[in-house]
Amino acid sequence: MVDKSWKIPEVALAVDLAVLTVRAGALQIMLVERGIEPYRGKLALPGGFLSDVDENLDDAASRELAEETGLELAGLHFEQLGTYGAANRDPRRRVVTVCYLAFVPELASPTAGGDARSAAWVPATTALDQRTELAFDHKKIVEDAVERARSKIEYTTLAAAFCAPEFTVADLRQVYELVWDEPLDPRNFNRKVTGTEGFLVATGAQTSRQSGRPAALYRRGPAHLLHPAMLRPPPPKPDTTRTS
Amino acid sequence: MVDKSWKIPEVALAVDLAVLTVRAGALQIMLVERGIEPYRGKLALPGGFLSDVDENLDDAASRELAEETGLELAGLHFEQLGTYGAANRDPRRRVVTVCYLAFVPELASPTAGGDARSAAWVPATTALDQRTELAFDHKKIVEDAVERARSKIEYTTLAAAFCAPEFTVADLRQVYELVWDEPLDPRNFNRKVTGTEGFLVATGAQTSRQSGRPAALYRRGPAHLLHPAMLRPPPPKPDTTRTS
DNA sequence: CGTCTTTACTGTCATATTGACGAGAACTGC
DNA sequence: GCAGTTCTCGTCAATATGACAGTAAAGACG
Repeated sequence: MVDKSWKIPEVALAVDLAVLTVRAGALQIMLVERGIEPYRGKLALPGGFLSDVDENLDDAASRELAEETGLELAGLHFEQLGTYGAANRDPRRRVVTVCYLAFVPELASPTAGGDARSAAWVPATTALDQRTELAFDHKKIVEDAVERARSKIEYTTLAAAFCAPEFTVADLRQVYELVWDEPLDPRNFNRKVTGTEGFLVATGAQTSRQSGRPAALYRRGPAHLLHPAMLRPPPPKPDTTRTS
Repeated sequence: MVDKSWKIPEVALAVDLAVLTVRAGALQIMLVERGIEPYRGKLALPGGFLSDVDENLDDAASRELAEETGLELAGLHFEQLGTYGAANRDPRRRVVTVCYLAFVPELASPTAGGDARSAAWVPATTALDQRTELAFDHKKIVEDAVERARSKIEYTTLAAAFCAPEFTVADLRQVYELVWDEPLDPRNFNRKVTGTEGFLVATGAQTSRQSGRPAALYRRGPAHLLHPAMLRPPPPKPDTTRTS
């Protein structure tokens, strides 16, 4: 099975980050413009190789994101999205990348650094557009990230991770509407989220707006799972559905 | 940022498999007894290093499983479970492992081979028992695999992947009961699965049993997602739930 | 053959959740 | 005050669920 001359093959290990936010009325993803070859000048997910052979994957993810975009992951939600390791995904050599998915609220703008020439929020629709070219297999990764976000907010309270620490029900509803790209009924949405124990904690405060009745402000509650789930409006045809 | 003497660090990349089945009235997982150091003689998930630096991850997973247990993944459901890469998880050196999760029906028994001294189905409860020692961080991986299976059959039709090509509603119900370790009402279960379009396709045939009315036989239908989900009976206390 | 036992299946009813709206409440600007 | 806006509560029918009664179809047994 294993001949005597065989040695454990080694591969270059990278981490990439799909950092999503909701801002300016759209689901957006953090992309950088690559400052080095290959794919120099192309848009790509922030990420890079382990700094040394003993760096933990999570640490590498935080470090790369901070280096290339200035964003800090501390305290924010992030999770593994998947590992992409097709043999030919990097023209230079074999590279396997562990990709992380993060949901962040609309915060400070990014600052480019590291191997990135620039870093910016890009609407997900733009990133996924046929005409947009992304480095490596990053378009596929972005697709997976968006799909994961869409399904994750169905059965978890993570949509609130896109909101500022204090937010209104309308803010939260807008997150759902923009991530799913589906309009939701404000009244039914209100009933659902306020009726789900542990989703929202009322602060007592109210927003002051330029017009319209002030809205109550909420903070994220302790619940992480939504039970029963928030149902995404079914697509026109109840076709045969697909699994991850 | 990157000094001139820096080189891309390389790590040993492994794939492991968490292969689950339902047999003998229990959820079981395929484990091998390690034939080589480290952890020689201990139980572990089947898996191993890439055979060469250009092997695809999925191919490596199929190959390792076939080598160590004789099972063929072709045509069966398998998906990435996650990547485990804590710096100290292997005492020898840095090893990052991409773990796959597979659901297989009760089929041929395994045959040991490769670096495995023996291969066998082990009840999940045994594998997770405090007194059972598994190699590396494999106990954590098994926990994740079982939890993933439990939640996956809630909103997908994957429970049917544990059944033979033709099965009865009672067979399918038993899968749910054993994976969740919760009794389900046969009548309500029947209504749910037969009422979900695309889950089951009646073959017209019937089982012949030693006693009791014969049951209708079904095949897996085209649907992959369950909508609405099959709800797991809530645990005693509707506590604050957790996200992945 | 009948009845008994066993397992499969159909049906009913109260309750909970959802989708679709009506309508009132609370602000700003004029 | 009045119009415009937006938030929030309420109603009602449709659907899904949990609990449980009762019928159907086989083999076993006398």
